[in-house]
Amino acid sequence: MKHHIVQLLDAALKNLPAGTLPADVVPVVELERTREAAHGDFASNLAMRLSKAAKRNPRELAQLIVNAIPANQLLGKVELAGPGFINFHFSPVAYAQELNAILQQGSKYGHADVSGDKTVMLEFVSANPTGPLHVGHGRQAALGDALGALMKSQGYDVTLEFYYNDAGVQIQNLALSVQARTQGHKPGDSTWPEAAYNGDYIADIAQDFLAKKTVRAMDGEPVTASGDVNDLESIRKFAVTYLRNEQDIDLQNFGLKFDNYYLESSLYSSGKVEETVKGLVASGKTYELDGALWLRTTEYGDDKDRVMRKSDGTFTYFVPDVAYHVSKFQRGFKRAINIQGSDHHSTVTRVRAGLQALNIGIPQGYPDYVLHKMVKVMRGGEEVKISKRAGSYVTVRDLIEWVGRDAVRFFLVSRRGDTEFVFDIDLALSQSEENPVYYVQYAHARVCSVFRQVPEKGFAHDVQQGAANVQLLNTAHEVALIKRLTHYPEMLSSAAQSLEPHQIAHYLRELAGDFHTYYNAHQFLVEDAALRNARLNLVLATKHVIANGLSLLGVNAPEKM
RNA sequence: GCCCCGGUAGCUCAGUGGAUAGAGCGACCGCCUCCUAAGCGGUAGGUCGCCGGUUCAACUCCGGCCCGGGGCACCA
Repeated sequence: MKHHIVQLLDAALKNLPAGTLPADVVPVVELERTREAAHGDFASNLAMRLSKAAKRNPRELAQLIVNAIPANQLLGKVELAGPGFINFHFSPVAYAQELNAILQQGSKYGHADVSGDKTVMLEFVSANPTGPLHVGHGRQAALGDALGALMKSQGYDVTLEFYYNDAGVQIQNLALSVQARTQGHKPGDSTWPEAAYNGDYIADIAQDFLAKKTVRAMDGEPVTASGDVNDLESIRKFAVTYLRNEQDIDLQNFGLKFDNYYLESSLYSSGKVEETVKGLVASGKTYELDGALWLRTTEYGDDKDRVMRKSDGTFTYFVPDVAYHVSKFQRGFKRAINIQGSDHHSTVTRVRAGLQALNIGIPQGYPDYVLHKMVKVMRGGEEVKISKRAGSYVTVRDLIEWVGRDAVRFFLVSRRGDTEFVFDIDLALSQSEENPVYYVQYAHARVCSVFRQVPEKGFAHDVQQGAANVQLLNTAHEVALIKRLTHYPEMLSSAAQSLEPHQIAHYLRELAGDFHTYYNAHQFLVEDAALRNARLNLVLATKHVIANGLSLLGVNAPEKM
């Protein structure tokens, strides 16, 4: 609909009296949604932008433009207002068309098909298999899953990937921690290794290891513990598999399914790390110093060069990370988006520098990063810092147990990623009757309830799709609701483009508000069949859009509450 | 010291150049004989961190400063 008006404005500019605008002026039409109903549906600032070039005052120019706009059945009033805005009001025909589009397209309404390369790799969570998923991972899970669904709705071909850092020092620490537990040492003992993980889960793993249990992760072979406390390799494999399985369980409870799991260790075993190092050396962007191999990352905006291979012969973390991103590119993903905590911010420059230094056609700025801030969990007015389960942080499992999956997902996705997030357990839980998740879900359930009562009240139980007479939907409440519904496609498009799924949550809150207001102000199941049909069409469209939006967020749309 | 991100109502946050800055929570006052009160209506609450600049127009863009968070390893 927006596109339509832009076309009309373009046409109007061509229709202006000769000489109104200097020939060298190339006007860019800007159109935006209005905040106030009195200002119509869309407003353009065109006249104010062009007034200087046209040497006319903005209102005068606006009037000339208004006069030149071709007649169109989708347009109602077009008027100039304020300092020179041109306000566009849609006609009832336009509203009827859009309402019918919602009813006909159902769960496809608002979906689009972007042009260009549609392949996107979305990587998120990517937790080390050294402990349970914590609340920060939960934020990534909620943001990532919603962003993936959102981008899919706009026509992208999205692959969700989880990268396991299963090689390196932290895994060694995990193995040593479990070993120490199998030998009877406990956190706090003088014999307890300083770098060890302290959570209770380490004791659980140790116990199962000694019991020679078998575990398996979703995508892997079963691993049976040897039970030998001196067999560090068996302990390592068992512990990693055990924790990957725990994470799988958490993700499943979160309702999140990845398309692929990529293991850091495979980058070594497949030779990709060596290959990447060779490529970087061949590029001439490396040098040896103090027994280490360095990459000239300063040539790509870093403030100092970085070590690739330490003097002990092992690689630093970012080398396999570069190799990993090469693999993303080589697997055909022309676009990659990584969702990570802002504490990983320093790796951004390094990874991009490595990819550029390789000079193999990877675009600058690859990959995209969505960095999110930390989550603080509050309960009873105090920060919850300690989880018995994890040792030092609140886990995803804790959160879901406390407030339920829908609330966790909705809350965590409802804020922009780059704000620090305060998760108020009391708000999500004890005041659940008044929190936004239920508010939105309730709107959906209410519509369902209305439709259940159509036959109970003795009315014909059909809504004649496409037969909505929007002329009858003329109260302020109805107009506001229709307008909100027609915003949905633009909102999705904007949210996908800016990688901001929180826009969906905010939109749904507002849509639900419009609906609840309408519900309280007017009866839908009225005797007048035409009016009843019109209203039922409207609330059915509302139900579709709420269900659509919630499904993108991975939140249920209940028929009853 | 350097880099990134925040600072908007008592609290949690929307608002990436437009018209009178919004929502939820909290506070206060009303509304169930009525399609679900998990709801609705209303009141109160603001120096959009501070100072300059750009612009017809700045919470929004630019510069400087203040406060908060994160990062500045031959850790991952």
